[in-house]
Amino acid sequence: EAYSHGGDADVRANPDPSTCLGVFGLSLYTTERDLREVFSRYGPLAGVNVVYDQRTGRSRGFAFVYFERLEDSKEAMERANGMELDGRRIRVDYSITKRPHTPTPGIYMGRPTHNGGGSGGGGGGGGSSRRGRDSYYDRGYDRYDRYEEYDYRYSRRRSPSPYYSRYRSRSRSRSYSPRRY
DNA sequence: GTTGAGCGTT
Repeated sequence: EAYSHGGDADVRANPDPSTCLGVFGLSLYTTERDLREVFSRYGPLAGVNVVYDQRTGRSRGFAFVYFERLEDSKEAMERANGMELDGRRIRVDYSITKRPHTPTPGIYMGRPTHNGGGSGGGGGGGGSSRRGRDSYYDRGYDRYDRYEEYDYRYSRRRSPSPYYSRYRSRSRSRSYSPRRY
């Protein structure tokens, strides 16, 4: 039985080819520079984005790499997938999302506080002035508001010293293993 | 070297 039941699990399993690659399983210490170093071997990049935790400011272990040309992106996907980078086997796939979320756009954009109840449930829409809002940016936007159930109990008592003079001096500049295929 | 899983609101 193949995955023929549709749904977005399908999209996650088989994302369409795109110049935007998602890179997952990264080490916390892999920087955009490192990624640039690796992925630029397959072609010119349009950008690299490591996703950082909003509170801690550290990497969340995944990133997005934008290529300028689709064929380079394809090659990078093929070759860099499974590659070891900073001690981690990274996974590279076409991204299913293209951009970060829109920050506070001024329109509602939240989940409906109640659905089902009434008829004509459009009430909460709030009459946004623009209808044609970026339709294709919305892929997978629902369901990710779960990230709010993070561990907020970190900041209980001790406040972490802002002077974490932790020198990350270690020359980990090229700790990935360059492979020749 | 705090880590998973993991698709983004610096």
